[in-house]
Amino acid sequence: MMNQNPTRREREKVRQRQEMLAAALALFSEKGYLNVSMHEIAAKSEFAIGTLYKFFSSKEELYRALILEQSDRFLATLSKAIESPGDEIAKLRQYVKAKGEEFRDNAATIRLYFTETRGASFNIMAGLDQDIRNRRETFLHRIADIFESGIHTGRFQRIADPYILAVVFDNLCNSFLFLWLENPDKYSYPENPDIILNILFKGLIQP
Amino acid sequence: MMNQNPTRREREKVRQRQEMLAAALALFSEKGYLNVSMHEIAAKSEFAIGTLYKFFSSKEELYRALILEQSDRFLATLSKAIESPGDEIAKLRQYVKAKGEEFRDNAATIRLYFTETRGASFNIMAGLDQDIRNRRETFLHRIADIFESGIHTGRFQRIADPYILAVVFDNLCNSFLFLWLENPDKYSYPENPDIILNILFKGLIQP
Amino acid sequence: MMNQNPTRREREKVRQRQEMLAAALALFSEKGYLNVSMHEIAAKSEFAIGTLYKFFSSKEELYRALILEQSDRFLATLSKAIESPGDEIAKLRQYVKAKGEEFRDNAATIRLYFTETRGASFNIMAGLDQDIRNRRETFLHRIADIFESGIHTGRFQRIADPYILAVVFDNLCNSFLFLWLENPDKYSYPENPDIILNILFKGLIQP
Amino acid sequence: MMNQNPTRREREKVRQRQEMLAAALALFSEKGYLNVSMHEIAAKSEFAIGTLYKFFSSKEELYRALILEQSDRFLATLSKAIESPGDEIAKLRQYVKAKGEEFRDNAATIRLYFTETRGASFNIMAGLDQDIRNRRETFLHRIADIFESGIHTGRFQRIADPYILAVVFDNLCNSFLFLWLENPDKYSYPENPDIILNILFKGLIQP
DNA sequence: TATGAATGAGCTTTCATTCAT
DNA sequence: AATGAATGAAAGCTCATTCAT
Repeated sequence: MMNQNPTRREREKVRQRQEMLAAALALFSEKGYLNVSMHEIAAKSEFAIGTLYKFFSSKEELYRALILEQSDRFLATLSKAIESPGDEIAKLRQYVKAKGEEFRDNAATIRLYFTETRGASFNIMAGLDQDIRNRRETFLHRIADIFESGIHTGRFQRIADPYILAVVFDNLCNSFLFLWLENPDKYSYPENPDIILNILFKGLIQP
Repeated sequence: MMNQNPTRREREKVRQRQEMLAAALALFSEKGYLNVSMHEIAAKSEFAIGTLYKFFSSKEELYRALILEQSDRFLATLSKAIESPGDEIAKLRQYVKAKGEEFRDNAATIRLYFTETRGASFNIMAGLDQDIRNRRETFLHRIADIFESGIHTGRFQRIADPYILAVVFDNLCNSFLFLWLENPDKYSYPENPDIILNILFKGLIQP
Repeated sequence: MMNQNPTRREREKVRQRQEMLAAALALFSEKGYLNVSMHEIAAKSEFAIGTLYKFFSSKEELYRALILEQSDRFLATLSKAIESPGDEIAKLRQYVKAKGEEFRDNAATIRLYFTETRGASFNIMAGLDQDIRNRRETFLHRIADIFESGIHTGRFQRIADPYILAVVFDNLCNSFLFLWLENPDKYSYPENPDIILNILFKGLIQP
Repeated sequence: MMNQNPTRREREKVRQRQEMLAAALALFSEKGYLNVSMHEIAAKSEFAIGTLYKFFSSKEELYRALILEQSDRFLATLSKAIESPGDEIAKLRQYVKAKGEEFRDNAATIRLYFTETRGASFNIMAGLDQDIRNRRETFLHRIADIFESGIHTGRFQRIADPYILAVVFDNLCNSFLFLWLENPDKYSYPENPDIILNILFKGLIQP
């Protein structure tokens, strides 16, 4: 009874914070960082502007928090996928599937995330892009490890450096996912990971 | 005499316009659309602000003109590459090479271009992204034709739909080019197109 | 029992009020009225902001109460000094001494007080300056009475109207005290009242 | 003709600047620095807010410029007075007269000036008060030189250190001037400098 | 025709004050 | 009775755009 009271407050705070971030996410992904005003975010999340500033001391901090939290969530989900049991191919298949689901379920977030990883918003905010690129690179090395291991076990050929394979593989996924994002009716990617894996696994030229 | 005068005027106008666009390009790619003011562009190009507005009726129009012209130039260069003589593989090799040279020589432009194609600054400007994506799609179909032709002549296997192969191939190039842009010392892409082609041509898994 | 409880409450209230005023005094004299927030005062005095508003219905009222109480205390101290036994010269000497001690012991308060009497923050708050000037004027008349009396008893010459003498005398003290406040190492005013009195007593020009 | 055009522009600029400063002076002296908004100053001087910012890059800079220019003008006027021909007494008389005229003609400016010299606005603006105090001190030393000289020539007695005499003398003037400022009907100071000089010259106590 | 001084809408942020708990 | 979360008016400042010269 006595320690549930603070907990309720806490939970309430977390909920409010999430509502603010959700409103910010919707607006930023729709209009871009500099075209969104703090007043808009306050209005959309139905808080007073002062309340918004109680949670985030500046617009920049709000954006940073949003990007970092989403990117962590995104990478955590993908990490879990490549830790799934099975051989290297199974892991890659799981990864493709998980990434597809992320794109399908969090398109706005994903757009924002790519804004930051693709030098796109360059220089909007000192350091943020580096932070996120570093996280991405760390993550890419984990995929590289899968290729490394696959090469060791003889499952894969060493057609390129494992890190490069990881980058290529990841961007291969992105190619399909953007195709699908832009034309969801025509491309049904997220349902069939093997379309992607095949391209990587089979050579275009008969050996 | 009477119709050479307007011609000289015309040429002068074109030159001025290009100086303005060049200044804008430098500033936009350095600082991003919203962090650049019309006054800065006027100052950098050494025209009065009023003169700038004589050429471009708004900041948005200036940006649109810049992006569209650069993207046209970029795609024209790549188009020329795939029209080079030779078989399908030679065309692809030329394409990889030309794209690499573009990245090397026009990094700023390229960044700006990808800002627009990668949904990065998405919706900074209504319609612009669609315009550019349409052009890109038209262009991708020309690459798809190469794969189609390669499949017909038996040089390539039909491991996927030709348009998808085109998208994958193009993004594969981008992967390498961004690797190189971010880390020019470590990755020496533009010099050796075959590294990229090999990945597409050889399968990761021994058949 | 029943009327001691409210009394204790009363005393508690007075103590709280004084803590609030003390915190406010420290902050106002350090940073100026408009650079101090009610939250700061609440935090420094360790009360909730709501509690602060229970005691003072607005920031303005809090400031007014502070200034008025401090000015009353200040003038009460000086009044006591000029009521000390002795002739007019002794009274003036006591006054100089008491004022010096006030400056030494309550520099922050004094600064704030002079902010109000010296038109300094003029009109930050309608009416407050008049209130305080009135009190000061009343007090100056009490000093004027000393000069009046001194002239009557033949101790002083009527070199000017007694009220004017009072004003001059008081400002003379202030001159020294500010010299000392700004440069405590060089000027040791509060210790020797006669330096000041001499200037008033001896003419600059040999008669 | 060709070099009058820029001159007219220049003159126009100076006039605008002065109108802005005049509006700011009126508002600052009426309401205090922090109670005046840049919009108010713009409105009162009948310029757009952007135009105001073209002349003064921040509110602080505007205030600083105002105070510094006024204080320079004020001290320059007083300097000229003490450079007038005549013996030390004549110089002091000129000083008293000049200061009285300044108070009469520029009461608002004077109030603002004293805000800064009397620690009143303390800490509103880092450095500004020091700047002005330094100028005042430099100036006081020039008055001290007059007393020094008067003592040397035997006109004055050494009843105190010349710098202290200067401070006392200056504050003596201020006493009268503030009396007059607050009660112009009763006190007719600026017309008769000798009332002030007499107090300093004649001792209160018959020698 | 080219200029750049002038404009003012709109941005981020602060803080006195209220009121449900 | 005491609390402090929530409010929103209002501040300083920027910059796309206009228009008299």
